[in-house]
Amino acid sequence: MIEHSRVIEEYLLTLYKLNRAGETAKAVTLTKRLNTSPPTVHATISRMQRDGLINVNKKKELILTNEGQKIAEDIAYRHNLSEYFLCNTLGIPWYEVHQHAHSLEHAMTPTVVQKLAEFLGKPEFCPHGTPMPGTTLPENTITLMETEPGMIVEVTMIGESLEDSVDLMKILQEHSIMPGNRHKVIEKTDVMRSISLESKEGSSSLPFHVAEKIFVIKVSKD
Amino acid sequence: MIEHSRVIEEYLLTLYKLNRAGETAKAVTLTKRLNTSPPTVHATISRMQRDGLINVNKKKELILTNEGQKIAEDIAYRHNLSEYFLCNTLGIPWYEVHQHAHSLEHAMTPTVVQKLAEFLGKPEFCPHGTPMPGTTLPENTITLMETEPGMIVEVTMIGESLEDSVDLMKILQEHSIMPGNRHKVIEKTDVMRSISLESKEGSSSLPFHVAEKIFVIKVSKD
DNA sequence: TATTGCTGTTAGCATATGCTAATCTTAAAC
DNA sequence: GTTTAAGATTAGCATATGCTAACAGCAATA
Repeated sequence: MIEHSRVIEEYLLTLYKLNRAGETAKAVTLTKRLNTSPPTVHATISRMQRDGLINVNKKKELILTNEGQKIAEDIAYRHNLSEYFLCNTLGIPWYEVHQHAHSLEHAMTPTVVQKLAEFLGKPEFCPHGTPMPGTTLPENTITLMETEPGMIVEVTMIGESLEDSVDLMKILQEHSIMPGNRHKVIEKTDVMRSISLESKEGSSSLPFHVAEKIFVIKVSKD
Repeated sequence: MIEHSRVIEEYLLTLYKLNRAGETAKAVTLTKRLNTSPPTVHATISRMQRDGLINVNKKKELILTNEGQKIAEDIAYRHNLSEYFLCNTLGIPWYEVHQHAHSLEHAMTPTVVQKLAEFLGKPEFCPHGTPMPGTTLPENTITLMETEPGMIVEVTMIGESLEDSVDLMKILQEHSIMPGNRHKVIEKTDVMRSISLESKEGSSSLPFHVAEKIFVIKVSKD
């Protein structure tokens, strides 16, 4: 597998994450996600096409080639593995491991990846619940937006797009909205555009745009 | 401390290592060490001067500024810490950790460095015996070239310039020429331009150009 | 002293990555 | 169907990093 620059790896990973989140990836999406100008994105995706990493269809959607997909999964794996290590072995706060993993993910040789995975016991989920490539969330996973008041749910995953905001992640941790923890859905108000939860740790209120990125499984109905 | 590119970090670390080895650093040295063309080195050291990382004296020697020195020590620390981790925690072979650390050293945030150092128990030497910045080798350290037949020596450090050759490092490991191990100096022949050693593990013969990069302390005389 | 050769420097070029400003396309809305 | 707005593209520019070829400077040596 040919070496790619940090920039290209960034683009590949972003496309991979958009795919996984079920969003269509277009140039403008990358422009926003990567905080770059349209011409820069244009030039870069041209090079990626040239290098057989993506294809662009008539609708201007960016599609990872098999090669691009393989590389992206590799990067995602290194990212998730790093997060797991930083959180569980080094004890770096849950809410900030994402940013540290962000640089490490581009600097791990295959040997390091393999040995680190063995050392960690081949984890299948990152600390925020994102499954490693090849693993999937439980079948019955839904988002908080799809829950009803009264339901008791267990968090399975914090959507990756939320990870970019350390402040938000910190609040989630403070309210123990973390994989494995249970919460009861109290109410869902369209007026406030938020969902309120209650757990042993207290109550919390999540705006819809966050709630739709929190994945849970229903544990019991009221 | 401003962020610097991987290339600049590479140059800084190389200059730092040359310094520590007591070699004068000139453009041509970097050309060889970094395998780049003279014009490229010229352009890069110009940028480094512009950015206050190095100074160039009348003899065209490259001198790290305080800023440059500080950054270089940082990188060296991250490198050595990585090697220690890869070797002692992940169990990656002693002779190849250098190459893996080479990419990690540029990707560790200050938090990761700090937490990793704590996790590892703040080691003061890398697996090849190189002291972390701020630490020094024992006062009575000499190179194998300075030993005499009959002396029993304990290896303290494998000179960093040897680390670049995985093949050579592997041979050193096979002959247990590693920090902490003892060897008896058998003979030093000018004809063969090599030194022969003997230890519990067997005997070995090292060419002068390698021997002068192996640091030891005298344990007893014959 | 003249020559040789190492070292440094300049010129000229290429690529990846970034930008702003301007323009073109296309799809949505009126 | 025409207008509008979003998105894509082009032109033009900058910087960092790389190269080869050519040349300049200086020190050692014949």
